[in-house]
Amino acid sequence: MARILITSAIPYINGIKHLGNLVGSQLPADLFARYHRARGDEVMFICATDEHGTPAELAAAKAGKPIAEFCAEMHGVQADIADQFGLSFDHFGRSSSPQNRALTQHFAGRLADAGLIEEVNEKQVYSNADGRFLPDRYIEGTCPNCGYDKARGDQCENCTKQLDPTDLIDPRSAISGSSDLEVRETKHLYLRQSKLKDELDTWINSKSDWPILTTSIAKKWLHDGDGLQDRGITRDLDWGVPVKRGNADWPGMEGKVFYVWFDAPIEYIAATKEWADAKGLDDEAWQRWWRTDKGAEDVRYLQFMGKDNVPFHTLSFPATILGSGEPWKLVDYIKSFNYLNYDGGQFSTSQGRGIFMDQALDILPADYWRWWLLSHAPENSDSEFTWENFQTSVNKDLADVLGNFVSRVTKFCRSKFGEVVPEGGTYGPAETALIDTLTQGLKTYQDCMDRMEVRKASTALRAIWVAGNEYLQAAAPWAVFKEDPDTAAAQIRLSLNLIRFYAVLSAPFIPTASAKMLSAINTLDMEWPTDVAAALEALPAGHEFAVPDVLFAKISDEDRETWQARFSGVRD
RNA sequence: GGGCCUGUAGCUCAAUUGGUUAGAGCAGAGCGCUCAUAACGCUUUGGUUGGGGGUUCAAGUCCCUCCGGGCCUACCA
Repeated sequence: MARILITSAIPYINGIKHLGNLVGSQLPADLFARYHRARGDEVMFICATDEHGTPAELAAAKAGKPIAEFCAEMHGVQADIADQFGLSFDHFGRSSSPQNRALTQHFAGRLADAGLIEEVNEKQVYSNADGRFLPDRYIEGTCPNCGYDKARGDQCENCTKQLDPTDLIDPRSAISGSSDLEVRETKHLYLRQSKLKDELDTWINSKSDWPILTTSIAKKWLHDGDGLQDRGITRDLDWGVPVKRGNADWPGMEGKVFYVWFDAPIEYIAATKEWADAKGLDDEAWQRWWRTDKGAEDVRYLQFMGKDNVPFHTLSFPATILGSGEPWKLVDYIKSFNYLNYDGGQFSTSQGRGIFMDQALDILPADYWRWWLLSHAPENSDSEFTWENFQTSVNKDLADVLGNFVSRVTKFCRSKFGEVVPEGGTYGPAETALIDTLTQGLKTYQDCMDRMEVRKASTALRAIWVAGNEYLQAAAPWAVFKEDPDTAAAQIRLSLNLIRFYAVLSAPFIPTASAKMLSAINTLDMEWPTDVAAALEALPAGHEFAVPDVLFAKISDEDRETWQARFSGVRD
């Protein structure tokens, strides 16, 4: 039994996530967590909310709430929606947890002891009206290059020129609009990633099986220009992990917090401790997942994230771990995703464009979304959501191919034999051929999943569903029944067993529908098949079942048009 | 500007890493079936693989060049 540690990039706290966020991290992570559990592996699936940083403070201010209260509420909202989407986290933590505070401070202390922290005096723009330092992109002004009057302090969106905030003409706060800005000196800690460059380079180069998207981004950062740059890991903010060197105060750093990107990945570890603490377990329980000196040597660690997260997971976080000099578990495989676009443009949290997780669930059950998103996951390039494509895929794949199969088998059985697995008859060449087809199909499906090819896995799964319809059409029990009811009984007995087989294999993609199928055929047997012939005898003659309701209702043209119109604008 | 990804049937994507006649799903056409959510099955139309050049016995795949789309570029996260 393998041990699999899975982390999803942790969603930011400032609002409900859209489907693009979901498909890039939490949903594929859940797919593999469910798959590995089904295969009998021991799985630890960790996610959390990412709660620190300037946008969180601003979102709380906008909501008129204290930041701690805002985060607690939003964490609850996100946890609830994740649950409704069937995201099967073993723990959904918070980066603001005491566990993460302690661990982040611990890592900083270790890095400082190793000579990997540098104190740097630098100049930052301070807004008197806002009472805070402003990150570069929160400063607006006129671009000195092209004259665009809404250029940001990091870059002009109009002419794409990279800028320094002090380059801007008539600079003002993007938060309040105030031009009462001044440049102040402030001291910050830098992580000396450059000293670990060669070690990171060797490590990345050893990962020849990672997605190109992952390694190419890492290599770019490692080798671009002067190579990997040192990175500031503290900020002048109120809300965050206070800067400490282990348990000790850090002279000169009073009132400052660690940068959100320093503490966020550490939360993967801290959230596992949160899990152990919540269950009343001791440190050994979480350390066996994370400490290679305490049992994590045989753990396979998989990370899931959108491409914007890749530099932090391939370089900064590994630098933190390697630099600590302690035997923490490094990631074994990073599955990264491109972006999902919405109907000709980008999903946008800040602009409220696209479909958000709560809205999606208002319209349709989670499985509809899970299936479409996973079968169209942006693995090789950015992909696009359109309502027409969504309607077609869901109606054909889920309603017609899978749902209708369950329906035709159970209803035919009820009308001819009653709601019970019929007895009699024997299997012939058609049944043997089907078992061969399914055996091959199962192997293909597992191979895709083991290689973490999400789209191909969905195609392979669909092919397995199709095989059932092909068999039924060829066997034609409705015709056979008239002359040879025993043979028809054997055909339907096999077909009813196929429903269980499909439920088991499909559960990672569509867990709710899978549970309904199992419930209808009245079994708790979810054992992953190793021998297809044996798996298709799990339900014996005489086993009672109940014809289920329609598994997947079709999306009508009217529905589609209504939703298309409803989601054409921006979220209020 | 630099880097990376991408361009294959009307649409969404494959192609065992250079190897037979480029394949699936959807959409279209025809036939079959009547158990089923007007569902299912079979057959079939559809391609100068973005353009051009090169390497090779052999190129969708490698090289050069041009064109289109996208992403990243280190203080948003």
